[in-house]
Amino acid sequence: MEKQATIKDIARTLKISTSTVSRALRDTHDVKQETRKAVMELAEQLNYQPNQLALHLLKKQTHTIGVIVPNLDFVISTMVKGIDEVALEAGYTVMVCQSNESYGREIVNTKRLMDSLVDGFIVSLSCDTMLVDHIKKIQDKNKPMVLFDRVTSALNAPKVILDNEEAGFLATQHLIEQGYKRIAILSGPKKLELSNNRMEGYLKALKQNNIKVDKDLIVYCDFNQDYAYFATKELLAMKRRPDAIFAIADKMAIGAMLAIKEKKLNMPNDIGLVGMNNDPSTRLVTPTISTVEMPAFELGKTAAKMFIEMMHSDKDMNDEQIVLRPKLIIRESSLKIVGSK
Amino acid sequence: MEKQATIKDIARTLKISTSTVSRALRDTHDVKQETRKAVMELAEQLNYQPNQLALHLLKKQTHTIGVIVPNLDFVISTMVKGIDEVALEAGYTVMVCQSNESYGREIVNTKRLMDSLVDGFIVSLSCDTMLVDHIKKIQDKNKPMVLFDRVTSALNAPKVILDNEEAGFLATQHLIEQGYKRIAILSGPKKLELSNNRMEGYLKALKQNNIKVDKDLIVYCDFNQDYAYFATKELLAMKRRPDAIFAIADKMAIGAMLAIKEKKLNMPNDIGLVGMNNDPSTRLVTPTISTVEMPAFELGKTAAKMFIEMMHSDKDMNDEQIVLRPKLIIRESSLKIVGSK
DNA sequence: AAAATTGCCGGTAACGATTCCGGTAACGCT
DNA sequence: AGCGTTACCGGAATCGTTACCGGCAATTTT
Repeated sequence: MEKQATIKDIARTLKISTSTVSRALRDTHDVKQETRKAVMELAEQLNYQPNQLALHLLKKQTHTIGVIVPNLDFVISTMVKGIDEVALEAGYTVMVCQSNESYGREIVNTKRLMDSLVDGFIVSLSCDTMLVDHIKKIQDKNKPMVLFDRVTSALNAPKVILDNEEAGFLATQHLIEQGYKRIAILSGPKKLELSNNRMEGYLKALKQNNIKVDKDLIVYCDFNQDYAYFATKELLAMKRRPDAIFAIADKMAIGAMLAIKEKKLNMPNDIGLVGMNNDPSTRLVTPTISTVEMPAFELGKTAAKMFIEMMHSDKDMNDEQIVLRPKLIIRESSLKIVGSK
Repeated sequence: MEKQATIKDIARTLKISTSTVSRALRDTHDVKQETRKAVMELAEQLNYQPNQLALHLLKKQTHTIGVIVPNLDFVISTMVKGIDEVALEAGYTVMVCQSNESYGREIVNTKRLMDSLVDGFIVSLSCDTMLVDHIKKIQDKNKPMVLFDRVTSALNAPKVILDNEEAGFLATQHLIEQGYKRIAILSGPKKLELSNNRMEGYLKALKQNNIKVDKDLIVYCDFNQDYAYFATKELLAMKRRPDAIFAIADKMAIGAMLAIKEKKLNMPNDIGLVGMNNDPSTRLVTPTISTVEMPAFELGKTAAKMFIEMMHSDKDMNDEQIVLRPKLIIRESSLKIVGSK
């Protein structure tokens, strides 16, 4: 309707200076009770709201956090919820930008947000990201930044991640305990450290159980259902096909499941399957799919807390790294020996 | 590393005024080629980026759209992607805030964004929202706003929605054609117009086929899986239980499915089921669930386009309403008569 | 009674950029 | 020579707010 009232309007009608109004509105010091009251009342009446834009310029901060995520699937949007919660509490607003797993898009988004719009970043890398110069630019401009979930050792920054090696180990060890011998892994893009780490866990479990690694059982695959479906079809067409599959993300496990069903193979008897992330759909499908839970909400909260701490302290936190623990969830797709844990 | 260079820095080192620098940087008019070149080169060298904060204050706009959504499930995040795409194209950045289906949270988010942070809003209401005063405040401040998906007639604003009555009609008509007689509806909260509209479609289909409405078959239910699960259990425990269920959202259809499976009833023979939204999980479960597709991405894009138009034009668009058409997707859960369309 | 303290307030600069207005110098024309 | 035009540039205001400094009057201290 009408224009937003400013501090000047109050000053003018009350015939006092803007500085006094400003002080009355917050200081409480150096202002007569009477004046203060008058100012407060008029402010109320005019529905005065301080102009944040002016404050941003003055204080050189916006109390806004830029959150860059590869997409907004169930797990990531849960993380974002965690970030949101902590940020709101601390008085920050969150800007979420999806890079759609695209390197170029990630760069554009970063640039957009960087130009004085946000105070800092909380970032999870896209699959597609190979160079991290655009992220380094953030650090060059001295803006605090925390990496979470999909991180890279190419960047010296505080990180919040899952113990991915442990996750890979848990899943594989479980399959071994269930008596599976030829365990394939549907891994993610090699660029993604997270997928390499999960694979290391896989390899570690094999080694601990004296199982020889078969390179043919290691498949690198895009982080999506369709790709995993086709990759699994190929795996199942092998002469000596695997008798279990560990997919490093539930999306891929779903793709694998579809391929397995198409081949009329029975889970868990003919073939075992374990995914990762505890996506809700893994509980819904038949058979239900075993998975490794990642504490997504907690991870988001932790990342945001770290960011806030970084904002408020001056010490160098680039070496800090918080590692959360995964949890194995056993369901029908891999539970061959009933009664075993 | 070092401070961001400003226009003053350029002016000082070149010993010219800031106004000249400013003009050199964009006007191209009224500035000597030589000076202009020097400015450009120095700007490049110092990696000068205009301070957006200052511009925002001056121009009184931020080129930012506040998007308020109840949550970020699959459908909504698809809509957000659509918004994002159009907004980015038009030079706008998007701030997404989840209200978590909470009225209070919605108010807080709106307030946060309103205080000069965003140029306008694209809003989908939370389930919980009954009063819309906080939204009216947006309009009072003359900020453009577009409602989408979950709208309310209590607000006079441009709207982009699905034809929900048609959706309800399509689903119900399909069940009738498949021979189901006692068709129950799992509807949403009464506050939500969208759920009422879907119900109207349901009623219309019954009427057109001369089926008497049985009030016991109409269940109002929260927009989530658990609630639907319990509601369905009650429905199935009735003396004359329904032989089909139309759930007005796939989340609820999943809940219904779980209850049906628990009772060892067979879909589609013992009971039919149709959901709505075409959530990916409806394709994954056994049996696959029929659903009504909503063009979520398109809907998001349309809302954003409308917003941009509203920003750029002065005419009153509050009466505009764009209605997108739903599409029935028939799957196993309701396909009794094979070969029928 | 003079000095110091306190309470209260206003003026001004600053944040970084744009824009309007006015001014100066050079040049051309009559 | 005088005037008008053009090309180029600088000053100042502006956006809304806060912070610093200084000033004045009233009150207290010495």
